[in-house]
Amino acid sequence: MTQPHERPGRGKGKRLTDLELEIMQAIWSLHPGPSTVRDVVESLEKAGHPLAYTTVQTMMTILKRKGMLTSERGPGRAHVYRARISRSEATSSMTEDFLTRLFGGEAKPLVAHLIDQGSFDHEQLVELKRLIESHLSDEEEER
Amino acid sequence: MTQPHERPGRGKGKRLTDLELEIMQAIWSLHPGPSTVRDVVESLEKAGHPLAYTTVQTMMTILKRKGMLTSERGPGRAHVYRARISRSEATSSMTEDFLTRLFGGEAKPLVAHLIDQGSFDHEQLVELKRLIESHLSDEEEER
DNA sequence: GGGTATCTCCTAAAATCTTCGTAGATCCTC
DNA sequence: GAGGATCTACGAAGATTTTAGGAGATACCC
Repeated sequence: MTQPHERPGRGKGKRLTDLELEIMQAIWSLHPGPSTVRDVVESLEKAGHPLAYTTVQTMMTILKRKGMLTSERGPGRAHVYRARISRSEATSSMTEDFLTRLFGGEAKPLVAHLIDQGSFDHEQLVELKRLIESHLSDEEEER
Repeated sequence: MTQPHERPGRGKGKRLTDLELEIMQAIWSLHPGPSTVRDVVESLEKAGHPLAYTTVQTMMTILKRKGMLTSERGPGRAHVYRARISRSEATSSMTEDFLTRLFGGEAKPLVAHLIDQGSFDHEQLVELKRLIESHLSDEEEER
């Protein structure tokens, strides 16, 4: 009895593969508006990761199938694609997935780990502290 | 001309797949000392993810090939395996990989994102702030 | 010591990921 | 409107991931 293969924690379109993510990032950066396959090909080329046109197209088809992109006919020949999920939504989703995998879903142990590992220099620690303080005082105001 | 296929950013044993990570986590938790395949099978079963003995064995062989585990003959029949990389080393490595993929390799934008997204409640923010302050004063002392 | 349980080794297979080529449609240019 | 360039659709191939079965070796129990 082999299950139809759905990895646990893989739900709802979380987790983009490396290439999927690179392509989404190209699209998110190709502000504003829709991107063609050609746009993405050129963007990836500039980013130092050249790929065949058809490779990119295949990936964008897959991303569309996965609900990450929509496509319509463009003015000319080529289809134009739009991200259906914002960069920040995707980031949240992938961050949550990462937290689940490594830190029991909790954000604090991650930050504690980062601080412990010296991922922040002095200045960054100070900035971070300021960031937190400003959020705390925002909370204050909302009451 | 197809390259031998090595994903960029995939270098030096970074990144464990889901199952590899689950098995490593079982081994790290199976403190102290070495673990047999059987140990891991049972641990996974208790963790609600039962797998055939041979499946686990295959994965452990792969993990050994990848340099994550070592094995020796145990006292009885079964080989015993040891993690060659500590949980915290692996966590660092995977965190770094994650940061590279999503946040340009910088830890601060990640934390900023988490704070923005409301991943911390009030109390956690306060604790975090305290954590940072305590690290800042540690720095102080070291001068 | 013979039987049974267990373990290792090898093999396999389905799903996914990354890569791209070919075939055929379509648009733009002269 | 013919020719070339470009685009989409389809499919395939190699690598990886996840899953497990079978063959044969080996240890343990009585």
